[in-house]
Amino acid sequence: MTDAQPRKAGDTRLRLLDLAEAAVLEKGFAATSIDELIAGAGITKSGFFYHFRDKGDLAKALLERYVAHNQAILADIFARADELDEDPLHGFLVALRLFAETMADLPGRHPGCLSASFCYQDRLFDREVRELNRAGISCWRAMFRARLEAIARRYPPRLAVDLGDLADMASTLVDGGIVLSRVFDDREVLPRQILLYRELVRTVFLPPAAPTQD
Amino acid sequence: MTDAQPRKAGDTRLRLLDLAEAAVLEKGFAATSIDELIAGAGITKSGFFYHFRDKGDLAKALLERYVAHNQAILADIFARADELDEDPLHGFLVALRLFAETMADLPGRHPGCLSASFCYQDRLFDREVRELNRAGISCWRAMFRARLEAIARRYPPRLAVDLGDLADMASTLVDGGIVLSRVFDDREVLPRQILLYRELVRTVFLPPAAPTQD
DNA sequence: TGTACATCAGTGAACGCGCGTTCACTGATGTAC
DNA sequence: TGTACATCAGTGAACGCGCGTTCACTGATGTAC
Repeated sequence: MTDAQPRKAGDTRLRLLDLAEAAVLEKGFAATSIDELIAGAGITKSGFFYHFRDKGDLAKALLERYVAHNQAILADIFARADELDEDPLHGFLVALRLFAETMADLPGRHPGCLSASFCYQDRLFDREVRELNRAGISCWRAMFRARLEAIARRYPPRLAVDLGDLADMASTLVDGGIVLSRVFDDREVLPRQILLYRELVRTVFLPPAAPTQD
Repeated sequence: MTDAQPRKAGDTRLRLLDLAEAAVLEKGFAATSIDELIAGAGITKSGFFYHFRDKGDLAKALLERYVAHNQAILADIFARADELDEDPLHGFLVALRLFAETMADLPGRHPGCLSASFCYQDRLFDREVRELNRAGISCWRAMFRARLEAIARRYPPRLAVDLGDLADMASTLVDGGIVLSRVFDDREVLPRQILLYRELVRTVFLPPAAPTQD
């Protein structure tokens, strides 16, 4: 078959998670069968149940990994931006540009956001999974909010906007932008929305830009 | 049972659609069984297949109704706003306020957006349904864009933002705002995002507000 | 260095239930003449 | 006004397939002594 290279330990479980994530984002969790995952991973059904207690356990593992990964991505972007510019506002603006570029560089259509997918199927999952999803988005919200508050301490806001709402707007634009990117099959939509958000943030904290573009 | 009142013609089909829409938004399309719908509607399985050719036909009917309904809601809000203020910018700002109020007045948690739900399960549907979803969101985009362009003709934009992106942002905020509203079980999130969008639109077209609030 | 045991990463066969779909049929209402 | 036929809105029974799950078992690798 496809396996010229030897299997490494932990490899199969990872492969199952990768296959499941892609399938869930295309068809939803209920329509993703264990059979198709094991076919893709090249093991038998019992092998699947060695790795996961039941299908709900797969859901939990999927979301745990996704949330952790997303947090790492955002933290990494903020860290890289902080290196480039230590001023909180300009660092944030750099981060948003990096973020937009990251989103623009995805191959093909956007894979989707597992949190949004789970949100629209949450009656399938137990309280633990729903709590995990909430906590994951809360974390994003908190990271943006902390940045915005640090900015506001140095640059008094010129518009009367609530910083919590402005922080939520980042998550909101990402989740909504992914939906539009997918529905229109146009990967430009999401990065453009992020850059528009960047424009909004700039306007909130900075006087109207000088005529020089960027 | 629950039926003291007599059945009207077309009643059963409507009931099936209502039950299906609610179930799909809670669990996804694949996990919504025909059995649960007919149990709710009080008919037998064959009765279901009298109304719908197959399950895919239900999906199409569901989305057709949803898209038409959503278009009507938006058109109605714009029409009401136009009555209150014929200036394009102020009419638009009034419309956004009306929209935020409509979203704030929903009972319980937000029911969800069928377009977003379908977008995350689109491999379950045929091309026709996916096209319909695309067309539905395109329509929203076009309605917002037309308004923004009418505004720009009278109020030259003070910020260099693309009006297409600004139009998309409305759809984006709604879809993303619904996700956050649902995940946090906080119906405030979506209306607050809409009002923040309103603030952004105002800033794009109007000089900084006088100190008087609103 | 050899042996005993434990753990890891699975196999293979069977399970029963729920699912979407089909088919022949029906009783009430509407329409043509 | 009566009769024949058509349409509407379903019923009831059966179908087979795919699904998630269980259970006893296995061969390879790791660890204790």
